[in-house]
Amino acid sequence: MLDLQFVCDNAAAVALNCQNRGVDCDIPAIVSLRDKRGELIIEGDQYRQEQNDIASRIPKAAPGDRPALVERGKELKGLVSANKDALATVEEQLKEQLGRVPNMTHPDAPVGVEGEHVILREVGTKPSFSFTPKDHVELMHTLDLLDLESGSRVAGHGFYFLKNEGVLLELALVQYAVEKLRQEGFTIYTTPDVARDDVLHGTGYQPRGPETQIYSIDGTDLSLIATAEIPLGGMLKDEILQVDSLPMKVAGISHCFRTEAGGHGKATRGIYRVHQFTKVEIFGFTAPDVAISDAFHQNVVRIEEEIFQGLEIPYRVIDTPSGDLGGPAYRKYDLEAWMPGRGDGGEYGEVTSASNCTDFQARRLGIRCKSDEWKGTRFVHTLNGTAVACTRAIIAILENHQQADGSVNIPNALRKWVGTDRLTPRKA
RNA sequence: GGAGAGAUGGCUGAGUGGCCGAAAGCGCCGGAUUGCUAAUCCGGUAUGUCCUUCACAGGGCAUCUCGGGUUCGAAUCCCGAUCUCUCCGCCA
Repeated sequence: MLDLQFVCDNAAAVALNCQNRGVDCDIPAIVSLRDKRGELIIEGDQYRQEQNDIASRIPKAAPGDRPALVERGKELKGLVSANKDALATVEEQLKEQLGRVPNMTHPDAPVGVEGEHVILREVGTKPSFSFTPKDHVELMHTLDLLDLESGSRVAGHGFYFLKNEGVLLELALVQYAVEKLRQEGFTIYTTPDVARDDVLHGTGYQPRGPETQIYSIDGTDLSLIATAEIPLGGMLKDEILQVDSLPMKVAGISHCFRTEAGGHGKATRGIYRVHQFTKVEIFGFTAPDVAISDAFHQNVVRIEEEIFQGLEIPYRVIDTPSGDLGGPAYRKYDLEAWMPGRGDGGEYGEVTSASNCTDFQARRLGIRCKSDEWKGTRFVHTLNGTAVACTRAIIAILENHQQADGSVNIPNALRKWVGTDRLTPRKA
């Protein structure tokens, strides 16, 4: 959520930003609702002032004067109540409108619609095969790492069982990411896999809508988390931090649940797009200064890149265009890993994303900080990024490191946890 | 799952309808004093929001977990929610 005052003071810039991001917002309506809200607040305060005045005079008033005062008090009670209702209506409308306004955008982020991204760099060498590379579905079948049929039987399409070394690979990736993040000074957590709706909203997710990506639990205000970003951001909800304690670097291991409503297509083969996966997520709270959060953002991307370099997987880094940014993001970088079995002759597939949300999430979550340098409190900046999303990392590992005989070499970085340097076929 | 207790300012903790934005202590800030990294004394010390003001500042309103209700008036009474703690049960 943006600051109301900021939106009203910079209405033209905000409207332009909405346009660049392809989001339909009525900024003039927000300004007029803000004005209406101000009038109602003043009116209500005046009624309450009189109310307080009368209440304090009654005990001291001569008995004959009391009935008139009580009468006026009753009248005021009605006025205050009506004012409160009117204000609540306006605030609800305001919240609705303001809630749709996305974060402002980094001046260097590319302006454009989905797909008009900027490729910042390509790293690593794509493997060249003397044979036709298999895709991960085929590899996982012959290596006996995956059971999609059982997944469907138990939970429906989009669910799966990992099996044998498939399990070890997932655990190894988690270990690998956790080790890396601890070296980088992150405090690691396992998080709840569910969160309250207000935490979802605070982090910018929309539970219970018709097009929601979120599974919610009927009869409760809980939803399954789509990413550990949600509980990690929520863990400091309504807290006031000392600015010296920032940046706060945390990371979480969680399951992620996504309905993927309307997500059927060719990209859904195998475990590329699934309803549940395991992910290690990076999260940071920084001082409210764009230079500081920008630097942290670069650092998150650096860590993500080092993780994929360690897995010996070629990738490219994408600067996401304005039209493709989620509401809370000020800027977002994606890592796309090379997946030789994807599409026709290989394609890049998204494996991580790293977003700087500036104070957009913090404002709604009420996460503030204070300092001797300024009066009052300010909203911190929050950032999040994927360390490892297991299913997609597994795809990239298997497809890039496959051999002519159908075996797959395990990247050196994972061997100590997988317990072998090579996976060999079990099935035809 | 059952039974009980609780939630007050940076912290501890008083307060059972108007004199309470809230005692006291601690902490913190300023000052006084004292020849020993201490003690004592005096004063100050919440936040949000709106309005006035160039500004200094002043004023209104709100806030005793949150949301409703009763009342002319609620930290205080009633209802609901959330969270915390204790005991019992159950359980990986």
